Amino acid sequence: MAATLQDVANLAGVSVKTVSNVVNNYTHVRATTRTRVQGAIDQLKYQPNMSARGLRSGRTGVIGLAVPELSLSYFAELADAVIKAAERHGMVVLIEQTGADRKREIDLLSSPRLQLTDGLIFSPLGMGSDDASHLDVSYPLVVLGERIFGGPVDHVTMKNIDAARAATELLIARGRKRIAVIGAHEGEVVGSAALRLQGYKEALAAAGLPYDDELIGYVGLWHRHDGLMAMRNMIERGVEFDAVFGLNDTLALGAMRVLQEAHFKIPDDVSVIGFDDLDETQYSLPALSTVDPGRAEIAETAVRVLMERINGQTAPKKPAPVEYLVDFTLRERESTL
Amino acid sequence: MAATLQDVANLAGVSVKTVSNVVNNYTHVRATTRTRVQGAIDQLKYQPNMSARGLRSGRTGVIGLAVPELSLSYFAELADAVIKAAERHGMVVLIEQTGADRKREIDLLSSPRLQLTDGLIFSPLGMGSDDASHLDVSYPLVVLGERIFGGPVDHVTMKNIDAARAATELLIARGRKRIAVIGAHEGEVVGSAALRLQGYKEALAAAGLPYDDELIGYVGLWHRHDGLMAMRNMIERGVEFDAVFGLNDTLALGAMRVLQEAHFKIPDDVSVIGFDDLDETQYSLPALSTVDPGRAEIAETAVRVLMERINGQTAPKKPAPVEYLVDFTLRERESTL
DNA sequence: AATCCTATTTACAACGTTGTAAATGTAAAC
DNA sequence: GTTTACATTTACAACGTTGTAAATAGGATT
Repeated sequence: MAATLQDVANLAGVSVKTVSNVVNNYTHVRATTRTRVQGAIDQLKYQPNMSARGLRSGRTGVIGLAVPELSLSYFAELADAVIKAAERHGMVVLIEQTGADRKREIDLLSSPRLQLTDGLIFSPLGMGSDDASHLDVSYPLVVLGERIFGGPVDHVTMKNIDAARAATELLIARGRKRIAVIGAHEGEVVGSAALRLQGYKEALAAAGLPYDDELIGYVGLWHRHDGLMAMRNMIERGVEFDAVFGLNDTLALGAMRVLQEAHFKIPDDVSVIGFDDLDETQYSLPALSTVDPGRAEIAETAVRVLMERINGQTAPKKPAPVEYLVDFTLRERESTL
Repeated sequence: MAATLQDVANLAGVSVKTVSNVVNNYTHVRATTRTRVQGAIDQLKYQPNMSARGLRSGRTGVIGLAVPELSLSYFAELADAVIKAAERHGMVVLIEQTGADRKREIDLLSSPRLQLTDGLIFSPLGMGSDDASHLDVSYPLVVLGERIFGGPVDHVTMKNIDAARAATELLIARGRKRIAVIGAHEGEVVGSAALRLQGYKEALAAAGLPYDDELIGYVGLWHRHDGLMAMRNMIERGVEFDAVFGLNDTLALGAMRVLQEAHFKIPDDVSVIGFDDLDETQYSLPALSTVDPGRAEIAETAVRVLMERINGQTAPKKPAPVEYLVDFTLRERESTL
C-alpha cells in the first residue's frame, strides 16, 4: 500500500540509501539527484515508516503522559500544555489515564504499552512514599510533583507550600480569621493536599492565628462533587468561618456553589480562594481568586528535561536527578475583594 | 539494554521462535518448555519491542485522536471517554491538537506523525464542506460530526438538530417566547453551530414563534469568553429576551455569569439551557439545564467503528461508509425550572 | 593523459519480530 | 521394531530503515 524507500529508489533510478539520504537531508547528495529523488518522493507520496525507523534508531518520537483523568480540568489544561511543548520538540504525545489508582499507577510504570514511547511524564496521585522503588525505571522519566519519593528521579514541581501560604496570607490580609480548608486528605503527609495544608498552617502560625481541625474539610478525591459535599458537611456541623481555601479550584467552585445556596455572600460574608488558575475561575460568579502554580512552565520544563534525558541516554553515566521548582503567581479576583 | 527474544532464547536454551510462540500463546508448545521459557522471560524482564512488532505486523496498537483543544472541557471529556474505550480494545491513544485551525486540520490528515497510528478519530472544526476531498485518506478514519463533507468517510455524530430542537422546546414549554441564542457562527451552514441553530429555528416554527435575528449572538470560537462577550453585547444592545440557549455549555456558563452580573434572576427572569452536559453544569449556581449528546456512546462507537476498519483492512473492498447517530438526553436542572 | 583527491553513490548488515515451511521428536498403530 | 501421524521445535526470510564501509564518479593537478 504505502510507498517505501525501495519504491522511490526504483522510480528515481537510484539506490535505497540515496533516497534515505535525501529524506534525511544528508549533505553529500548532488543537487540534480536530490531534485530527481524528491520528485519521486512527491509522486509516490512517500512517508517514512515510523516503526522501521523506530526499530533502527531505538526512538519512536513519542512521549507518554500519564495523568489521573483528563476530565479533571487541571489535567486537561496540563495535557494541552504538554502537547504544545512536545510539538516544539518534534514529539507527539500518548496519554494514559491512571484514575488516581495506586495499583494502576504502579502497573503503568512497567507496562509494555510504554514500549512505544521514548520517555514518560508522570503525574502520580495514588502512589505513596512506600512506592518509591517503582519509580526506579530503566527509561527516561520525569515525575510531576514533590520529590516525595526519595528515588533518583527527575521532578518538576510547583511551590505547593509557598503558594498555599501566600493564598492563606491573602485571606488573612483581607481580615479573615477563621479560614476553612476544603480538600485535605486524611492522614496524607507527602501529596499536594498535605503540602498545601502545611502552607496554610504556616500562614496561620505566622499571623498568630490558631489552627482548628474543625475548619478542615477532608475529601477523598478532588472532584467538584467532593468540594460540594465537604462544604455542605461543614455548614451542617455549624462550624463558624469567614473564608474558604479550596485546595484546588474545582473544590473551591464546588464549595462556592454550596455557600451561595446557603445564602452566604461572597466575598462579603465569606472570602473564597482556590488553587490552579483554571480558565473557569475567571468566569464564575464571583470570579474566583486563585493561585497560578505555573502550569505552562511546568509542562515546558517537564518536556525539556525529559528530552534532555532521552537525548543523553548514550552518556556514560546517569546525571544526578534534578528538581525544578516553578514559580507561582497569586491571581486575586472578585471572591476575595 | 532491554532484553530481546534472542536473549531469552539463549537463557532458556531454545530457539527464538519458540520464545515468540510462548509470548504469543501459540498452542503447540510443550508445558515444560513453556514454563522454562516463561522463567527466562521473567528473569530478564523481557518486554516485546513494539517498533519491531509494528514493523513486522504493520500495526502499532495506537489510535490517533485529533481534537481542537483539550482545554475545552467538551473535548477533554471526550478524550477521556475515547481513551477508556480504546483501552478496552487494547489500544493506546495519541492526541493531536488542531486548535480548530483549518490549515492545521488539513495538514494533520497527511502528517507523517500519523504514521505510528493504526487509524484516526478526527473531530474537525475549522474545515468546511469545500475541504471534503482531504478526508479521502488511505488509512482508517472516523470523523466525529455530521456527514457534511459528502466524502466516503465513516461518521459518528450526535443529533445536533433534534437535540437543539428539544432544548428549545423545553424553554418554550416553560413559557418562554423570546429565546436568545449564544454561539452562532456567522455564515456557517454545515457545522455544529449551524445545525443547532437549525434545531432552534425548527422549534420556534413548530410553536408558531417568530424568528428574530436580534436574538442571535454570533461568536468566533466556543470559549467561555466568547459566551460572555456575546451575552454582554446583547444586553447592551437592549435586546429583550426571557431565555438563553447556549449552543454549548461553556458558552451558556459564560452567558450566565453576565446575566447574573446584570442582576437577571435565573430562571425567574431568564431561563438558560446549554448543550454538552459537562460535569460542571451540575455545580454551577443555578445548575445548568443541558442536553447530553451521548458523549460516552459517541466515543465508544467511534472506537468500535475504527477498530472494525482497522481489522478489516485486508478485506477485498472498502465497506460502504456508515453514519452512526447517537441518541441524546435532555437534562433539566435548576436553570430552567 | 595519468594521478590523486574528494564528492557522491552504493551494497550490505542489522535493528527485533513473526509467518512459512521444513525438521525433529514422540507415541500410538501395526 | 517399523511405520505413521501428529505434536513440537527449528531455520530462514522479510518487514523498512539507516550506519558503515567500500565503490565509483568527477574534477583538479601534474
